[in-house]
Amino acid sequence: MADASTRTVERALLLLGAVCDRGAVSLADAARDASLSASTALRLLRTLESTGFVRKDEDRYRPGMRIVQLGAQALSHESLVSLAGAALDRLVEETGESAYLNVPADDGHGIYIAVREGTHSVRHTSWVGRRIPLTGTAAGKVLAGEAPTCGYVVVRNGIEPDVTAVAAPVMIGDRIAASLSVVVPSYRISEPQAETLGRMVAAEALGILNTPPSTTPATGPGDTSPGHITSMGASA
Amino acid sequence: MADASTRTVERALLLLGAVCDRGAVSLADAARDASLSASTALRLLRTLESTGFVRKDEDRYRPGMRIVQLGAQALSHESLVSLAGAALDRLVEETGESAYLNVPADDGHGIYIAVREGTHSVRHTSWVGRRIPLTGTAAGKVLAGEAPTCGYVVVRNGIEPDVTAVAAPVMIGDRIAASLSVVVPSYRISEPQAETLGRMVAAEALGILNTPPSTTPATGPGDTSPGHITSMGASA
DNA sequence: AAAGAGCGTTTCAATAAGTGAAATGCATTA
DNA sequence: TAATGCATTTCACTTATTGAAACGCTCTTT
Repeated sequence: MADASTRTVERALLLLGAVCDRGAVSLADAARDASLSASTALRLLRTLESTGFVRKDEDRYRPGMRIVQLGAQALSHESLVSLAGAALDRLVEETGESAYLNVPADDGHGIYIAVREGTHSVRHTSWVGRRIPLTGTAAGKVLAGEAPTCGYVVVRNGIEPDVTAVAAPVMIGDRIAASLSVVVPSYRISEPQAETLGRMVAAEALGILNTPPSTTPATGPGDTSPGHITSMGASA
Repeated sequence: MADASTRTVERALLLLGAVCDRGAVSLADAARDASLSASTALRLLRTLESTGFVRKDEDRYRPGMRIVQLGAQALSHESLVSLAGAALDRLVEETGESAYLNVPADDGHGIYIAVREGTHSVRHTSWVGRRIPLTGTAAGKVLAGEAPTCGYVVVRNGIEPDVTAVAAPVMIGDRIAASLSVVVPSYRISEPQAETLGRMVAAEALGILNTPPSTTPATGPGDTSPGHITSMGASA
């Protein structure tokens, strides 16, 4: 059982991914992306089109309604947590600090839905289910849509004294789905370092919903995702 | 060109739909849903699994991360408008009143992103892009997460005098994506009628992200979706 | 305990079904 | 005008999909 995979289906799903990644793509581009002949790509895209997974819009293929529907059904806090897991792990590994994922709650607050404790003996600690206000916290500001164009928020010694929180939004379409953040004891991080960390968190937040979990499924486990974030020297 | 469709891919997508619709499904159930033999369903589901579109969780197949990612990328106001189009049309057709779709804006307000004018000569009117406050309006209350368990909100003579607004949330996973509403001149609708309308709007709002656009693609145009909403007698 | 039912899984021969090169017509560009 | 690139169609080749059958397994029933 070397591979129990159906090539045709794999190719069709590859095309579907190409269409969604690019947003709008011509047949030729899609075929190139998936390394398929034009005729094969055409046939498969037509299948995807007839099932509503893509739609054709003036010689360009775009994501269809079906993919939105299925994605919407599958989207949940649980799936967000799963998707963010790798990013959280990477943040902890590269900074040694605690990393968190927050979503808006019903009552104008935010709640922690995923936690990764840092590795430093002195570290920030929180727990899943904890509520945070939308003002005075980095994650809260992000959830409130107050993230500036740089893509991240830094709050030094806000509601929680002595800690610096760095948060970035996880966007889903044009809506804020969650806030990814790293919280550091303030004495351990300078302002420039906080900016570097901000860029790192923002990049990870972006990647959560944009980078496929594994581009090449054949490549077994143990492969880190490409495009590694430059490690920040988190020294005292 | 009777059908330029790839059967294998169609079947795989059918299975994907079955998994997402049911949330968690056994191989045998998925095979039954898609009218496939167990061995074929197994092979296709494994392909979907290896590409991340479904995941296997203790003998049950569940939606995978890939579908969430692609759906998230494809989700936009534009796609919401497309998806809600049929529901809006149906509401207008069955009630004669104006129907709207609202989403939260950045500034704690809501905005109209889709409009269908009613057919009565005396009707409520609004326009795409118009802002509404989150308090004092039915759509606003829905967007603020204040919809009661019955699934809809009725506001009689709120911010806008002389009109009755009925709104229901369009849920995406566990989050409110939009508000679907019908606005009626108050003199034309009694309170019991408003409740009936509320159930109708709630049902349509639910269906926006849960009913496939067309279950059988082969069935040409001109077919109304099954499960018709009982028409309400919107007489004076 | 034994028999039965249902499930997930594997195997395998039959052939249905997908494949890609080549050709076509149509734009756009040089 | 010639050339390039694209979307599309056709078609012979054969690859890759298919489903029945068989197996081991776990429950449930008798």
